[in-house]
Amino acid sequence: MFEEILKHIEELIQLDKTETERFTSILVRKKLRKRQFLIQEGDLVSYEYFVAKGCLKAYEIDDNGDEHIIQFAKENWWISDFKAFFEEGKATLNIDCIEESVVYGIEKQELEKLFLDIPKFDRFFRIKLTSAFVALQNRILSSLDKSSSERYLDFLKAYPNLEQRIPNYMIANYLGVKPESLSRIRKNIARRES
Amino acid sequence: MFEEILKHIEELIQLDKTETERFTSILVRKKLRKRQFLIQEGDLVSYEYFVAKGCLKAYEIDDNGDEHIIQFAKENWWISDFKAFFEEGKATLNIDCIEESVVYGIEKQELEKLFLDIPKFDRFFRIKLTSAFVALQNRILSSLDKSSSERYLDFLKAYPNLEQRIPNYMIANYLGVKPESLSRIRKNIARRES
DNA sequence: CGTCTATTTGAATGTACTCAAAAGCGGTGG
DNA sequence: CCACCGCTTTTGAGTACATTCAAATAGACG
Repeated sequence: MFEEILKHIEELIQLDKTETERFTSILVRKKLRKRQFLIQEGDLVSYEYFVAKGCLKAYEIDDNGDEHIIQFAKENWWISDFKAFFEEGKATLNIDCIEESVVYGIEKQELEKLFLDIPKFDRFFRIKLTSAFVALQNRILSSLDKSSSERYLDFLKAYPNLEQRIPNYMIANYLGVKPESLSRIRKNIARRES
Repeated sequence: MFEEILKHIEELIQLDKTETERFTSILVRKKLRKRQFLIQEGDLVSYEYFVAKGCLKAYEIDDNGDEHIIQFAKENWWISDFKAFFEEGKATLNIDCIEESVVYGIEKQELEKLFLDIPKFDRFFRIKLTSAFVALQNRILSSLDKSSSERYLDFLKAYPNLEQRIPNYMIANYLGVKPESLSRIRKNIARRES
């Protein structure tokens, strides 16, 4: 049942049996079908989610009604509208499923209690948050100094094998280019490789 | 001596006299002149810094030798090469002073001890890290859906009054455009306003 | 098989870029 | 105090790359 998430946690901290049980007791398992919303703009966000199976995307809808994908999440990634989650406010992001997925939700109040009871989790999430922060910094840097075809190649490295599970127009959106442009970028890369 | 940083801390958590003294005892005050490095690529990074006075920039140097500014920090901002700081590794970023500045450094081991002694600080830095994470997400989103002139206006809002203290070519660099382009952007905005 | 969606291709347009040069500004030394 | 120097910003002209719009092709799914 909880193998995936426990394995993920135990890469950073060690848990004994009691702690494991305490932790899994607050997890809420959720099965989602393709295109189903996990979070929709305006929702109160009281959960953050670990992806055990499947693939989701988080995106914003701008004033023109256009979507902008800020994050993909596949197995072993965490996802939520973190701004809303941490500030206990309403979502400005939408999160929905690219594939049928299974996630474990952790409720904010339960998480706070967990931090008090088992401070190791504080450490766990601080490390996770830190590496997420650093990853975002790198993403900004790569948008400053790289061409779109380099950024596409970076994406392939950062999300290995994910390109087979996600339609190109979503990848284009994530990279901030138009599907037509990504198509030409891919054509160029293929030509160079042959 | 420590008014600025204490005021900053006490916006989020309350400290009694003992805690205040415990905290200030680990701070290392540093005066820096204009253009002086706080962190240089390759340095071991064992401090993070609070800016009490002045203004600094953090930047990466790419393979072509070009600089890319990832962050400015003025009074009440925190700055470091956070990747290197948290992983106790070597800096990939450079940080230097745009103006003569005063910063308070906190050493990593001392900070870890502080977390154990006064868990409120854990909370403080978790909140700070979270809002920094959210700010980076917003910055990525704005690079996805906004024109460079909108991003320039966003910058003016995000760093109020800072544009008077930073040369335009650095702002251009931060925004990921050329100084010539920023000049034209500013001309357009001025024309629209008149 | 037909329909709907995704991807590719083409042609014209636009925005930011490069390179080059001129103008503006600030500080220093004569 | 002014002239000069170095650095920053602006302007101009030509170029490169992604975009828009439109249409054709390819794939996925009932």
